[in-house]
Amino acid sequence: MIYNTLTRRKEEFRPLAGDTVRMYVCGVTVYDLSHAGHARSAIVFDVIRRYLAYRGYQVRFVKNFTDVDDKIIRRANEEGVPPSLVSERNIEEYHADMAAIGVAPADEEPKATEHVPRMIQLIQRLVAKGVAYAVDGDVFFEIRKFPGYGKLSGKKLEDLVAGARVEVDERKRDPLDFALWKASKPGEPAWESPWGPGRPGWHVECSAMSMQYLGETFDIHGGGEDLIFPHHENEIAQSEGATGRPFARFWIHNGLANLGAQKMSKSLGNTLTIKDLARRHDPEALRLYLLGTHYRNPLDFAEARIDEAGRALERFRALLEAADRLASRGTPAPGSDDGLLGTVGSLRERFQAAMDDDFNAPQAIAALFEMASVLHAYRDALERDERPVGPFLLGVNELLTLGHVLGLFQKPVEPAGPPREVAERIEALVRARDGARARRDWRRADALRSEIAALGAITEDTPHGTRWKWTPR
RNA sequence: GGCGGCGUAGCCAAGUGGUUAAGGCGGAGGUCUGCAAAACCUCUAUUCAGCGGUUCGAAUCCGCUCGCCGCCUCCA
Repeated sequence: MIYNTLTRRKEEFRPLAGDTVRMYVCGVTVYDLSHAGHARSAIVFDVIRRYLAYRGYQVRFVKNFTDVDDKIIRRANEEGVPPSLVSERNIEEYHADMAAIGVAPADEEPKATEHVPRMIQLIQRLVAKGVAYAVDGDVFFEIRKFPGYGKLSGKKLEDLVAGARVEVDERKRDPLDFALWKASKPGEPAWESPWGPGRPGWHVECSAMSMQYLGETFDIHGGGEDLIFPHHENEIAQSEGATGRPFARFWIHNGLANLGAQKMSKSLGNTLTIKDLARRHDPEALRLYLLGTHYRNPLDFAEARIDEAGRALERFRALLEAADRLASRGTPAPGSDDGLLGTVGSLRERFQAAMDDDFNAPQAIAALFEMASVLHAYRDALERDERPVGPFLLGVNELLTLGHVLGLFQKPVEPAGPPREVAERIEALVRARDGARARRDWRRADALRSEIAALGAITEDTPHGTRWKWTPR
């Protein structure tokens, strides 16, 4: 079941063609660095894509870059560089940001500037059908000619006109008509067209590129809920106006991350860029935090919550590390698992049921936490040699698999360690402390523990020896 | 003004007509430990902004009130 903005209901999801899911998500306009809200959207659709793949679908995923628009041009003028430099730089930054937060690249990441001929074709089709008109080198879409206008956003034309605060271009036949093609002013990027030199309007790029890569009708179109109107509404009008066929079947919109609680920064906009977040926090903690709120709900972004999520992550990581260590100690061996795998199996079903119900990641994560609990309990018994190791390894593997579906546990379990010399010193101190402990010289042992702590590590004594963890301040 | 959403424990956050209201963080107690750490166990909302109503039964449906937010303009 997926909530479809178009129908305002959860609907059973079936792809149009067999096992292939074709999905398009509106990417970013690359005039600046991406921020927390972009991260949320990217992670939400990354998880949707991963889950569909986990469910056995072949997902064809397209995410665009808007690399020509007013803001890019303005930024370029401010910096005194060509617009392409601004957009290329920010596309690189975007790729780096996505890699940093574990978002996999889309199968196709088309740029608007590389698809202008397609857009011109689409506009020509609309003009030929009589639903678009050219004035002085601009081309507008005539919304009154598209009966379904407003069906996605639930807006009535009369209300829109009444409340319109847009400055009205009197060349438009209706104030709501929107630009498909803009005649370019001197110094702006321009492409030749039947209407003279110009550049595409914002909305038309997504229609042209989505249909080029996915066909005239495809399964899922996504984006932030701020895009519902007018962007997505206009995409529907253009696409269906041209093809006469349904455009996207399911519309998925993520709730916005507002920084309301976070007072807007001193000078310019708030500085919660992905770059800053990735530098200050564990990216997986960020992901766990963001997925802890259902994707359609608004999220009040708070950095302290990311650190909380980081503490919760430790419980998973301890398990993965334990499995790594224990893997060498035995293979799946017969013996009672005390119901472990049965419990793990039913938790996996809960995970799936949650994700099947409109990608309820918070509930899916709850199942994962419970899975971690039973695995840890089993591990406790195992460390006392009361249980075979096989079931534990299988259970952790299940946890790992489901975590991957949410894009968690992507990094190697090896956490960043201290520099070699420090590690060697710590090792030496740990050995010395073990010696002291063997002599039951507690005072000496505690003194050594303090020294180890001063170097930035915490000791953990177990039945199988002392371990230490690097916990840099 | 129009359209839409939200208000659940100290904090974050699921649940949207019917067994004990998920889960996380924090907190309290316990087990383990030389002491710790980590982990595990138990506890931490007789109650879901407030007031009415519908119903055998409501956090979940309806109405009103209070508070907060989004979109209607570029925006993930």
